[in-house]
Amino acid sequence: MSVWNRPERGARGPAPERSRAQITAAAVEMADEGGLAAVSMRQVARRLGTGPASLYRYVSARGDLLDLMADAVAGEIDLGDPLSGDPVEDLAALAGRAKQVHLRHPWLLDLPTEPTVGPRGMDYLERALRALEPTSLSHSARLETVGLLNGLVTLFARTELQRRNAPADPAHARMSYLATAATEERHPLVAAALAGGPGAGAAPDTHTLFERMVRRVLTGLMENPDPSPAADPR
Amino acid sequence: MSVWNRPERGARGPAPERSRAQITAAAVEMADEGGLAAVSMRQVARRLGTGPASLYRYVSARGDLLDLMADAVAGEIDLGDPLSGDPVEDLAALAGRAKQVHLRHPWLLDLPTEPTVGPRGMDYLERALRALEPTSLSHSARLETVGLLNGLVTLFARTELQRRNAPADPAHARMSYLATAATEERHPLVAAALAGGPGAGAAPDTHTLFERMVRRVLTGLMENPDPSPAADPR
DNA sequence: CCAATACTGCGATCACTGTTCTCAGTATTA
DNA sequence: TAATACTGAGAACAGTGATCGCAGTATTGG
Repeated sequence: MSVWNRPERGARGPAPERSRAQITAAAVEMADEGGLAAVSMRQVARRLGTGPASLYRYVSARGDLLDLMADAVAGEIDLGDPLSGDPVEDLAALAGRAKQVHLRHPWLLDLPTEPTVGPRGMDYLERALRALEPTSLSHSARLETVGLLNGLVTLFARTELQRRNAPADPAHARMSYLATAATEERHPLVAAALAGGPGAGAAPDTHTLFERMVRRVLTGLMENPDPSPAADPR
Repeated sequence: MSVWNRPERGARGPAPERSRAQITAAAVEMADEGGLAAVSMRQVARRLGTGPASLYRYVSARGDLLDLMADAVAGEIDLGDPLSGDPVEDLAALAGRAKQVHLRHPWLLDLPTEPTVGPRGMDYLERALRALEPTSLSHSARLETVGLLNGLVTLFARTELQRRNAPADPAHARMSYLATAATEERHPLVAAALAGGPGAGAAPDTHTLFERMVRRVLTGLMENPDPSPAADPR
């Protein structure tokens, strides 16, 4: 049972002093400022001027709050403009906007588990499925397609973010300095790639790459609707 | 400064009773059994018959331990067989084996941050770059390619795992029962997809889909080495 | 109209987390 | 042999998510 099933409040008793939306907004603000780690029950409560225990009147666990946050920012994706009718183009545009949201709220990538789909997420999903209507894909294949699309969104959002956060250093500073130096014989290609790396060859615009890959993957999924289902003996 | 720079032990003083490898092995076991959450300093220490504080002689923080774990299982990827010379085929095969490791150690997907590349990870990277040698890609483009490939691995590993963990229910049980029921008018396509969902249309083998998508993405990256860099006026 | 009911806010508290301090004990080096 | 640099680990700290129980309050059924 997710947050979305539980009623926001009962009918009897005093009116709650706060609302889920209010708490969620505060939590999103805090996450935008200090990352997901800044969203602890205590800190959220403090910002709202109350105690940690009170939050559990609105939310049954921290995970619920994270679900609320994810759905809240999913609502930032613009679903207003009309569809063109070309599934690939429409989905690519949708994915682009979804990626923007991820760039605006980097903590989305740090969520411990894929968030449960809430009302805003349903709107998004409905839109994606509507874009896929002209295709001949099966129902399950359409869901998988959206899943894959979302995966690409998070993938590229992640690389764009870590490139942004490390504008100077080689984007691959993760490999320890010493390790590279110590193993140049065992790993000549890694050494070469790091040496000639980020300076040489203007880094291809990730967003362009994103659009290209999304279109390529989507067309790939359309052409070949299903691997012959009867071909699998076991 | 990552774990890989810090020396495992100093020259003086008594011999350590344990080793990084030993601790790492224990941690991997525990993660395989109980997920990443089961890998707390206290629990790892308990399994090793010591106190939490002692572990900090081998590791400067929990993150170090996670890095060690990731690199340890990266060592499970078989890099022994010869390359064919076809970059797409060689990388596809490599990605397939990497995905197997992710299926064997699902906690890899839960790592809070992309692990720093250790010695085993370097071997893997070197192999991937060697497979890319026949191409005309720039150094940076090659690194991006490997990154994208790894992204696809985690992406498909994730979907395969959550399909495995929910064999019966609609794989999309995340959307709350009530929410779907309550909004069938606002979301007709979602309702339809969930209704006709998992039963109808034999679910396409995810691994086959994986191999197809990997090849497609890779060939896409080869053909079009770089978007004309001078074409961007700003 | 009034008691029963079902709710809200929240202080106190529990179990647990990662991490550091400190200090006794031990092997290596000068 | 003395100085040095290390190891193991108990105790403790700050912070975490979550629960319990109680005082207070609005709604409801009779």
